[in-house]
Amino acid sequence: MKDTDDKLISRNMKPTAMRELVLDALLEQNVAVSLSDLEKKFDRADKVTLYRTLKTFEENKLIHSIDDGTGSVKYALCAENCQCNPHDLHVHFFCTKCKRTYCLNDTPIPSVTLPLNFEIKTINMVVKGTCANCKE
Amino acid sequence: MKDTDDKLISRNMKPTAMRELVLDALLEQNVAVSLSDLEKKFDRADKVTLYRTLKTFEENKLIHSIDDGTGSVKYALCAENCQCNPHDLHVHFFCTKCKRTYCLNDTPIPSVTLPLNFEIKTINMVVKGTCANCKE
DNA sequence: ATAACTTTGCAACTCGGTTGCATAAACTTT
DNA sequence: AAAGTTTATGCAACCGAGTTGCAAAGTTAT
Ligand SMILES: [Mn+2]
Ligand SMILES: [Mn+2]
Ligand SMILES: [Zn+2]
Ligand SMILES: [Zn+2]
Repeated sequence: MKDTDDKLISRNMKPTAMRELVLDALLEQNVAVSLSDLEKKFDRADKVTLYRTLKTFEENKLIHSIDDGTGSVKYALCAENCQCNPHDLHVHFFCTKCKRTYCLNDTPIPSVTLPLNFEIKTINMVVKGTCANCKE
Repeated sequence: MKDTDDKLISRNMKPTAMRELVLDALLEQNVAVSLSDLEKKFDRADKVTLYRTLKTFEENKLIHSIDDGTGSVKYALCAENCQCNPHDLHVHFFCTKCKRTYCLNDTPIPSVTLPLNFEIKTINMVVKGTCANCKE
């Protein structure tokens, strides 16, 4: 029984072939991936199946989605025991050179004081610039 | 000579009828508006013209665009002497009840420490929750 | 083996944004 | 004022990301 199977089962998903492939792809990346990235990687797989795989992963908190402002949503693995609560939130970084989107897992989102009677539920914070790989 | 004309001229745009209408619409709002908001408001106007009007406004730094994660870009007036530099950046707030997007002009984006060799160029920070109007 | 449920594949569609191109309007030059 | 040049507008058509419906294939339970 594969390692990925355990991960899927522990998050209450059946370990189908497609799901293993996608999870493997996510595991071997250190950056977030989009649906179209996956389409390119698995050119035999159907877009909708990949789409629904990602949705299923997200619903079951195996991955979280990132809106980095590029127009295509990115996905990245959640930490082992992540429940996608506010305190699990972290900053994301989009490199304008290599177009890669990083989870800055060790960079929690700084707190912000809002105007009176505004109540915060969640925050999306995306820093843009150049990543370490692209430095000069 | 209208007030809006001055604004347009001072930002190097010719004060056409269309531009005056759109600028008026932006001035009378205290929340950010999307292209489709404008389409609804001016149902006789062409979508592309509105689109290009917003683009022109943005290029000339009369307005700035906001990606609030809803899938449709919002626009709001810049402050009088705004040059859209990093220090002009502020937090935006999206109310999940009324779906309105606010400029929190008095809430600068808090600074964030990045991993080694990551260089920041700009930041997008969108807080989601309920606004003062929607408070219980 | 049959029935019930889940996953996958294909087609088709929505929606926001964008481009090309022709017309109309506004300035410039003679 | 007429002709030429630039700029703005309107319409059609397109694009990519995301999404839905539905039928076929695969799985699990009875
Ligand atoms: Mn992340
Ligand atoms: Mn703003
Ligand atoms: Zn990079
Ligand atoms: Zn509200």
